[in-house]
Amino acid sequence: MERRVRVRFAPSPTGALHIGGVRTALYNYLFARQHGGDMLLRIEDTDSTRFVPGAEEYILEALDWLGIGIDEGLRMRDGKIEAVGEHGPYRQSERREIYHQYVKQLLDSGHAYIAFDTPEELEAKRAEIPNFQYDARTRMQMRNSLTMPAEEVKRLIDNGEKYVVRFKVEPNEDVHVHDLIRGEVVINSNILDDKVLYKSADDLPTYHLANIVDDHLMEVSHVIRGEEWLPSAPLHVLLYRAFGWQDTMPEFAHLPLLLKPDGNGKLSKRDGDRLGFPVFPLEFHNQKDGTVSSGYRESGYLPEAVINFLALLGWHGTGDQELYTMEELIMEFSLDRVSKSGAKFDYEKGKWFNHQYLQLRSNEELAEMFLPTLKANGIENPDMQMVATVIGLTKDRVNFVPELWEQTNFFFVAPTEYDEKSLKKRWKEDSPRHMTELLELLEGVSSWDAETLDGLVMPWIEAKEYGVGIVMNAFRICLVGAARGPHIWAITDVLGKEETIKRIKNALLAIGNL
RNA sequence: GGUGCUAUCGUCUAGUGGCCUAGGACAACGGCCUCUCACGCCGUAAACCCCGGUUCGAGUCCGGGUAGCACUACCA
Repeated sequence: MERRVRVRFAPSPTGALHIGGVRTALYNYLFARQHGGDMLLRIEDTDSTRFVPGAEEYILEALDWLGIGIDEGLRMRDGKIEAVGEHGPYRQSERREIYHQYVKQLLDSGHAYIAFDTPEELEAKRAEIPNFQYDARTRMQMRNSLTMPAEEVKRLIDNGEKYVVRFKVEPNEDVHVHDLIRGEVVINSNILDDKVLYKSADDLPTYHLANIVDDHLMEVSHVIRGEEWLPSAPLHVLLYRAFGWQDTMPEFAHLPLLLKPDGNGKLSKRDGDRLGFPVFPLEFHNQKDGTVSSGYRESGYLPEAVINFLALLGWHGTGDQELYTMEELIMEFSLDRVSKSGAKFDYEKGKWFNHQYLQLRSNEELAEMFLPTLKANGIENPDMQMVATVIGLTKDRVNFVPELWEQTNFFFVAPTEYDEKSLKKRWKEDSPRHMTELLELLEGVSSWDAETLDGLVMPWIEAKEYGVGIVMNAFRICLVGAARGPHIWAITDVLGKEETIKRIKNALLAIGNL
């Protein structure tokens, strides 16, 4: 019988969700949807010291923005967090009682033991012995339930002495991990240490224990996570075995890492700051350390562009196709087409994706998104019809919505300065005279549309033998303030007769004598 | 140091023994279009980490190097 596909994304609320984490969530989501399975979200908050307020909300909001839907566990709905499903609670900090039971099971079956060594003692040990590892070779020299009488152990616990529960790794065994992306990985148990599974100090398990117990209880069929987990996968296999759950152990797939664009190493928040691009989906205000991190959303990225970009960082379809909708990704995605090697984060390509998706949005939609930028530049309550029109004229030359301002500002504000380079190249000795004549011509026109104007101005230029380029470029400088922008009749169309004439007069006053 | 993973243009990648004179995309460069700047279109340059082996034939399989990365916590 085929097992129902159930995958999970299990972030820690220790800060903003890293873009690599977003990709992991995406691949999980695609895999679940493709197989008609469930996508779960669980919060792994077993490290109380690293908890950052707001991080959980941030993670859920980011996934919601990107359209990565959650079927079970925690999710964001209309700005509110909700929990759905029968396997809750979905925050590990709320599952203490559950873990107690499983810690006891391991203790009773002899797969785990209690250790009293303090962090300070362990630190001293590591300083004293190079490459010290708490394992089969050293555990009998330490302060634990293996080396102390049972009454002594009980007395210490009753006294409130802090302790941890460690997993007892049997030495010298080749542990096989089957990875859906990398194939068979074999690691000898000798290099594994007796991992801490539970700490009495905060009455919480560590990742390794909580992860295995929850994945089992939540009936997770596939664990798709970052490559940094590959070295501890054998430990997890051993844990499943110790619990007697090897028959329902999930399949593993370890994803390649996202690397920094220059040099080597994992992509970090610092790289984003250094190179000037976001590494987080949404802007994040860290309440713990007061830092603010920029986000893709606030930088003008469209969620579908981020999804497409991320999907292709480590995965590639069978053909040359690069533009995929979420639906297409769900159809095409497969773990055996995921790369094995890390992918350098190519921000430039991300821009290109955004450009592609920006062109697909309607002018009206983009106009709404452009409003904040307009407001920031002092344009309040603009004519939305006009905004949509100028966006239609210029959107093919930008990658991001905010960049629209540089392309359209002259539609909203008449030029007060004239670009020096443009003047040097396009404003000729005869230009003031040409513009004066053009002014007269335009003032007399009765119908103000592109066809009429073109039919009037072009023959005039030809008759006078002024040269189309000479006149039109000077005209453009009057209207725009520089030698750039859309077709000139498109500009006059938006500006209207009155404004066009006003701008020519202004230009004549400002640069007529150059 | 130990263990593991990985290795094709600057970058993301296609490639599963002959279709490879190594394909596509981003970026770069050149041209076309044109009243300008862009967009777009066309084109140019650009790679199989090294050494062996297997084979009639290797980017593709095997071995060994080398390099990069990850892990090596009472973090996840």
